[in-house]
Amino acid sequence: MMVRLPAKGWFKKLSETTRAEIEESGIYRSYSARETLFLQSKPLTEYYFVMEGLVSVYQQNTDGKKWVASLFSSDDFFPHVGLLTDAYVYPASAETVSNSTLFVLPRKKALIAFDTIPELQNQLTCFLADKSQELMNRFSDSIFSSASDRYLTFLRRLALKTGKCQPDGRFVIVLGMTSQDMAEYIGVAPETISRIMHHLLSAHLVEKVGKKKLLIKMED
DNA sequence: GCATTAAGTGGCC
DNA sequence: GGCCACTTAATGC
Repeated sequence: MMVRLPAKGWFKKLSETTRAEIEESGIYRSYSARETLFLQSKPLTEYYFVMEGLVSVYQQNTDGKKWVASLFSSDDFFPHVGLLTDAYVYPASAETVSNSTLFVLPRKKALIAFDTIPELQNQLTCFLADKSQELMNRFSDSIFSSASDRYLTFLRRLALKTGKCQPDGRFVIVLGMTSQDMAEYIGVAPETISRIMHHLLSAHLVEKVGKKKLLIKMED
């Protein structure tokens, strides 16, 4: 059969046979933007690998205010929190930010795969370490840095992950999300994002080169 | 073309 | 920096 699961990211070091096995355990699904994938504290039935697109995993308070715990793009896996507990409830809610293609693996099949395929275990360990580091950095940023700095840091990380370096050292990035999404991630009001953007523009740290397209300086 | 959603602004705290 | 009220721009049906 045709194996669609690419030999990259999580499946980079797997044989074609193993990839075929994993693929048979799950299913490819396409989502349009703003679809809810699961809700916090509901039974955990499936795990997701992002093949394409962007997913926001967030927590929400009773006022409806959101805090984005993490954004997941190509080659990411979620939910990664509480993987080894047997509570089997989703630790947060998730929705697609843009149109996305996800590979969906039922809980039991996913656990078996992580249990029996050493390469996946290694990937998981590295991934968890990365995410853990990321969360710690974000947390200290939220204490030590201004909203403006946090936003700039966010844009630069995005540039490193998805942007392209220009001859002049600046990066081009295409924002695959709304200002509101970014506000929820940074933890500020949407108006604040708008105002910070003006500061960054007048400080020539960022330049708009099209709709949702930015040029960004990687150092001050 | 009209309705809805997102983005941007100014004022007040 | 948040929140509110309001305007303007973009998008969807």
